Amino acid sequence: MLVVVAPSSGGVLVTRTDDAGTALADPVELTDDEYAAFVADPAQAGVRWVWQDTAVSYPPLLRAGIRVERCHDLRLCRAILRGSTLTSGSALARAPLDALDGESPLHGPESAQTLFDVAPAASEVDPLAELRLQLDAVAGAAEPGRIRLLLAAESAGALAAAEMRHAGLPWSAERHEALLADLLGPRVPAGMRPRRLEELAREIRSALGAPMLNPDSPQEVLGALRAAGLVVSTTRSAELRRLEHPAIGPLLDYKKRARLLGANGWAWLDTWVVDGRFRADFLPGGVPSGRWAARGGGALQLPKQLRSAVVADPGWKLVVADAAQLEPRVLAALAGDTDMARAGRAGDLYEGIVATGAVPDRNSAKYAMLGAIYGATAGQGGRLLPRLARAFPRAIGLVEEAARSGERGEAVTTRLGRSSGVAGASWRAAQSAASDADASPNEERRARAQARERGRFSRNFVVQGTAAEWALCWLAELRRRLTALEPVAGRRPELVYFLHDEVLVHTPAPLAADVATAVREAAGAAGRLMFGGFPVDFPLDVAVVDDYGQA
DNA sequence: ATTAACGGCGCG
DNA sequence: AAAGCGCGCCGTTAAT
Repeated sequence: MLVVVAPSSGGVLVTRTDDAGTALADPVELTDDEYAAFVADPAQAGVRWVWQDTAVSYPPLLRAGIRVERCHDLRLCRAILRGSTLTSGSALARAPLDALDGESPLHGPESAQTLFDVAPAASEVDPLAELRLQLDAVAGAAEPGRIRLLLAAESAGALAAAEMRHAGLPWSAERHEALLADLLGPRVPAGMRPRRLEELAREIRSALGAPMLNPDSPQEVLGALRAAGLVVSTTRSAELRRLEHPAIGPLLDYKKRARLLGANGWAWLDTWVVDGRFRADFLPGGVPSGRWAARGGGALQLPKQLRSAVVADPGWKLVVADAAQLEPRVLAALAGDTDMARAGRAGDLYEGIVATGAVPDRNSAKYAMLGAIYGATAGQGGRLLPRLARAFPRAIGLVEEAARSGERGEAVTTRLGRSSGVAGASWRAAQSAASDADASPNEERRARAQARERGRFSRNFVVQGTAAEWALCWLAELRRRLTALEPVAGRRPELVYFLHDEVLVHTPAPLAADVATAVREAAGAAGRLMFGGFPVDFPLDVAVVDDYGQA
């Protein structure tokens, strides 16, 4: 059962449809209050709510204490269907751009939103007509089950993203401040250098004989290092570490601490942590590969240094789970490479590869695998790639084939049907200009480099994108299982964080063991949804802890 | 004075 | 340690 929800002048217009999007009754206009009661009605269990944008429509329901099981996010699903090679013949793929294309309107603080705040211009969209276009596109696809699963998983992800923002990541400002005081010194006003940084700056200046040096300026630092007789091309820490000079130690120390101050210092704490919660916007489908993006506070780049500030409430626990070697396992399954899948059976996939005799040690296995997925040509990864290709021709053949497609300017497609898009006009123009008889060597070299770059992108896209699909299925399955757990004193476990192949659940302590079980079961279910009976394992590392730093 | 690009670094 | 992919955000610097 589908219920299509659309904003109207007086409230909300709801229309029941069958699974093909055919209306079963006339639309009904409800006031905001009637709508809330309608959605919350237990009789609606199992309904899939169809709306333009989960990020707009769901938060008001959450604030009213209402959760929904399933939805169909028209904006996210259109983006997938428009680009997918599996639905390229559909009417939807050819439809003109409108208000439903592009990013969701950015949402500000929760309090700034009214109950049925709808994006300007988005009201021009007829959601029922759009739903039918989308369902037609799915029905016309080869193996429609795959893309249907992708749309369901993407939409479930949108629900989870809104719920995560609503719950917030439990954050101890006290612990964070203690860490800052320890590493930087007492708090200082914005724009000033804390004591520890000031001391290090003095050391650097004196070691380089540059009394006015601003250590935050790469330009000035580079100049001062060169003036001191060092041969350097950048001020990247990795390059500085190879140098021998009294200024290098304090400079590296300064950069590390300055980074903490700039990215996650007192200003960050003041801006992003409110009432013991860090709330960011998570954007499902924010990356072309289907990975999530995030806005606000660098939510997907929380430094490990700071994770001990993520603390469960009293009487609660954090269940932290991450999928081990997700991308290589996904590649094995995607390619139907039973040998590689078998290498991951016993546990650590890289050790399993060593056991086949293909490479000498775990590090070699790891870097060769990552090299295959990223397209390394040099370094350890590049050197060992041929041995990996001999041992696992199907897996390596799949990424090589994706790279060749990308180099020809074609789109590549993930397991469930997300596509990378064909090359743009300027890329094509550069390629064809370079193949002209009178092309300059420079043009040819540049075009070849661009083609290889596109090859690496495409090679990575199929693996990263399929891994993102596995993670979405995992998240969706976990969300369902968490809802099914019996609450403790009316409180339920909450998904509070998701990081590509890792989830955090904040749970009443008595449910922690059940949550850990649910996380593992969800991983197994995700593997079966994505790859059917193909014998590939997706083992997790799961920890039940009081703070994220303990995981 | 404001905006855009760059260098750098955090995460997977 | 970096290499090869994907991101967001900071302070500085160049451009407008």
